Amino acid sequence: MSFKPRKILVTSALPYANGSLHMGHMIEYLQTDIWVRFQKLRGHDCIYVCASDAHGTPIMIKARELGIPPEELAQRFSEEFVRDFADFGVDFDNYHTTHSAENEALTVEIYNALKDAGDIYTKTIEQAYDEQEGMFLPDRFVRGTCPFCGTEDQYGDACENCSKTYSPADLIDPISVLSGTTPVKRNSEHYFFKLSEYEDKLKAWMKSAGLDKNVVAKLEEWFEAGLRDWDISRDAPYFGFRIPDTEDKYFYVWLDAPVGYPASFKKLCDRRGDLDFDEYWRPGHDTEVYHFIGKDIMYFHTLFWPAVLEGAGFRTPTSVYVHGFLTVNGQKMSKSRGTFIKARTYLDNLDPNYLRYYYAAKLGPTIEDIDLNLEDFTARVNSDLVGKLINIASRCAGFINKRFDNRLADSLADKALFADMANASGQIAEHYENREFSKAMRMIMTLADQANRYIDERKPWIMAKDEAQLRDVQAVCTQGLNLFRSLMIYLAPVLPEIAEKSREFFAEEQWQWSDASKPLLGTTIRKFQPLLTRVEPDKVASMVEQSR
RNA sequence: GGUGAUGUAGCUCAGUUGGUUAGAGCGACGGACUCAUAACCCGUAGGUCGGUGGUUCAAAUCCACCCUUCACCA
Repeated sequence: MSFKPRKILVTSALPYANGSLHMGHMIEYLQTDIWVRFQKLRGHDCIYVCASDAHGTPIMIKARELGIPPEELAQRFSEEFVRDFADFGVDFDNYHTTHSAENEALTVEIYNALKDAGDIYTKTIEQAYDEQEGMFLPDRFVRGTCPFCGTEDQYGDACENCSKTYSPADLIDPISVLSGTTPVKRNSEHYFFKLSEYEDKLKAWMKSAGLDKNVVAKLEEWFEAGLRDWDISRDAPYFGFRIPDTEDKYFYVWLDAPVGYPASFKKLCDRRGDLDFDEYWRPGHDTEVYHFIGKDIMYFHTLFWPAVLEGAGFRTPTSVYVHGFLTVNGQKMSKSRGTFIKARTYLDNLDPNYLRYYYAAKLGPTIEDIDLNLEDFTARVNSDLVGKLINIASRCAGFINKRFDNRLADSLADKALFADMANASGQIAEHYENREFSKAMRMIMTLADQANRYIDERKPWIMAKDEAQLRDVQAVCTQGLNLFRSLMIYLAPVLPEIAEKSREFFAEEQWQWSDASKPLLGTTIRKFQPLLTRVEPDKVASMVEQSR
């Protein structure tokens, strides 16, 4: 029975480089990072890539307002993202940008392949045009009165009041949000991708991808409505890649954004030299590719993207894992309530480990939203992590450190109890694999309860008063510390930093998943240092205050 | 508006194909302990499972309608 490592490539959605990361974004990066760390801990070849999404009208406009080139705006946010990710312990194998040579080359290659396959055609469409700014306006850049219910100042695509959808031309008294002038209608030639031709292939892919049932339901809904061809071009001025053989047409940002996945991987291949790009991105290999995304961008990842890959002769994703949104204290994040919390504001006040654990304790494989209840967050983290988990080490370490010269006993006091811990390995791993993090956390905490109960029953602090029972004290504390050690290995994907410190406490070189099933005996450990301090409610309050 | 989801103890959540007194963790309350970052251990209380009606011997679980919250409509 030889272990054959899986070759897995994982991505998180590319953050759009025109604003800071917030707590909602972090669900995705932490969920993905935990899953990737789990795969690595299990010994698989797992690669995690991401990039900044640098193109499109919003970035172009924002850069113009700031009086800087769009490249620079994207670059600034990219640097901010990299710092935020690093400080939250999100460990990419490569982080790139869509405004890169690799991405342009791949995007053009894909476009040409689609064109050669006859999947690209042009059509003239009518669009809102701002004469003063000299540019076509995306729907969101036109505002006016809703033609259905009469609500004023609505976006050009849908009414926030009656939620009907329409086009900017339908708005009453439309104005451009850029210049405040009335847009005119103007014709322009656009490039379309024949998505409609891919219905059968997409349905086949959907069946093979093992998607969440809610995702399948959504896809079937879209199939039922009928697939429309996709407009993949935008007119100049636009910040993006120019379409070959055109003067003033650019690829729509949503075409080159997902190409950022293989492009970032390509960059990693160039850097490392031991990876074969084609093995992961061309059909016919047993590698696995997973995209973690939020439910808002399902359309792009479960329809456009697989179809584009298929048409261009690339492999399709093994699966797409979709998560829900974040609510804070049961409601949508809100600036005025102080619950629109930026990643950096969190980091300025609180330890990232708290959030990693809290999200893990609530995440499952479905597209359901998860709630960050700040009081629950404080209570849960303090109780689970400090009160029960770390407490196991804290209450045993003193005896080993002071009474036994840091030496662990040569055998366990209760082999059966340790066997329970070891036997949980398979099920916990299965939960991680299936993204049932909340179930994994519950199992781990139940085991932590068992460990605390065991120590309570054996009462080493009483035995320690009797010289004749000192051996038992050492054995019981060795048992307790071993239970803690196994739990920390199980939690290493979620709490990598605390797992590191714990590993150093045990004076071990490295940990693998399977080490959780093998006790550490007869070795010398280090002096115990506090691994985590409690969440201070004051800090939570000041974080909220700073978010207002 | 259409479509899909969601609503279970104070809080956060589990509840497989309908089947005995609806579960967990946290919190609250009471007790015990003192090794531990006032942590840990034992115990108690707490729910007309969003509402109404229906199917059934039996419904949190199936059906209909309504209400809450949310997402998507390229």
